[in-house]
Amino acid sequence: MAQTDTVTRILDTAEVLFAERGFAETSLRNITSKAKVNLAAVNYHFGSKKALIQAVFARYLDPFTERFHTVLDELESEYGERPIPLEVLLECMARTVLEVPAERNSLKVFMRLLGLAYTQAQGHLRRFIQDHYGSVFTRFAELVRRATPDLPDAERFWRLHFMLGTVIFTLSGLDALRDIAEKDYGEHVSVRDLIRRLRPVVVAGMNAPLPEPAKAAS
Amino acid sequence: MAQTDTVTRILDTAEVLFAERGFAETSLRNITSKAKVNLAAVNYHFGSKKALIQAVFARYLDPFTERFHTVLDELESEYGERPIPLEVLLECMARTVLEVPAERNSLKVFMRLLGLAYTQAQGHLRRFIQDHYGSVFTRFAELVRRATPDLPDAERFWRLHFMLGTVIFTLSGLDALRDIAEKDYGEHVSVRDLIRRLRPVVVAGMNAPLPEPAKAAS
DNA sequence: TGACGTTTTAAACATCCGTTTATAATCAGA
DNA sequence: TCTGATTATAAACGGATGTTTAAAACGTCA
Repeated sequence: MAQTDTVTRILDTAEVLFAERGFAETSLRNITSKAKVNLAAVNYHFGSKKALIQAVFARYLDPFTERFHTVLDELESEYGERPIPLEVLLECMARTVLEVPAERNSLKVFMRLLGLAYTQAQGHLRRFIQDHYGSVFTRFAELVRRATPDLPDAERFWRLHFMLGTVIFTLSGLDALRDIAEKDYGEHVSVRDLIRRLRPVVVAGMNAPLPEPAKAAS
Repeated sequence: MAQTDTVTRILDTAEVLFAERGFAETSLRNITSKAKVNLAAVNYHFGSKKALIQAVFARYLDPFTERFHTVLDELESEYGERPIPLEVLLECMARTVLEVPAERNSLKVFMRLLGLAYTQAQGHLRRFIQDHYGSVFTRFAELVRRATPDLPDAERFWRLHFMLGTVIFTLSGLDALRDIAEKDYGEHVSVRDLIRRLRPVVVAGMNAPLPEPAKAAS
């Protein structure tokens, strides 16, 4: 099965290089030479560089969304009509994020890719992710809405993205930060450590008091 | 003074294009044609594309750090030996961030650039920023340390970066998010609105309860 | 005016990019 | 073993990139 071998070798190499340098800064020749594969193989198997980028994401996001939907199903049948507490929802998401890429020790890569999807231009990527995986985010957001009934809709929208920023930014820039932390505090930090540290901060942020109204307070 | 004119026209155009598309995705020909300047002018005035990128950052960060140092001086002389409250420190930083690029209506650009500095590869940029502007961050971190004496050093280190992630991620991806928010909640959101919303979340995150210890809790 | 340092300009440079082509190798089914 | 489709490979394509060169234009001061 030389075909599958070539395809996965391309994907394995591409995801690492993309995560390290970004999409535009990683050439097909970088990928194919490191993967020991012919240059034309990418266009043969994937069609284009854009399609390769999307395939790299799909390999993470397909199992993630499937698993996340399953776990949410279980939670919903367990709680019935009662709202699922915010802590449970966050815990459940964290667990899923941890489990999916675990087999390849690539959580760091996964997070970095998510960060790139947000920050790199690549309009096609945003559209691809929105179209293929928007529904699972919508479902999660709706459950968060029920868990935080006192939060105005707009406020919750923004806080969800604040928290997304906290997590993605931290985990995607992890390598650089870890070096500093290790040097300054002599403490080795695993991704699981970081998630343990993140949880109370995220929960406190979501439950923070509402900001003072825009124009009031003379 | 045609020289100054050319230099600033290059910088003005470059910062907008960099913020929109990133560094690698913006070619010198993009910049020079939009700025109505000869292609070779960039290499003549700045030496290289890397140097141009650094010059774009220096134009924001030089006045920012100068002003921030001044404001911190004032705060320290006002509080003497007493620690400056966290809210005051954050408020002071937010005000400085808002004031510096205000004259050019370019806060959005500034934030987006900061986000790029973190997420794009560009090792030279990280080194440049670290070398030239690391000291002001160190000073701020020390003041935060005195404001949160109960926080373990490592915990505070990570929380500072969590908060940095929240702010930079949100403000740098602001355009996309603002479109969604406007469509879904019919609410126009200014950068000042967002900072108003950010403050309670950031404060609550910094003051969140400590995470449970790593291996305890049978 | 004339000479000189600075700035602008057009053109070329070498290099890299993503993609395509045409040919060779490989493999399964008859 | 021959056939036909699938996969691998080397080479080339057209175009874009950052940078350099050498000549022109400009401004300034004697």
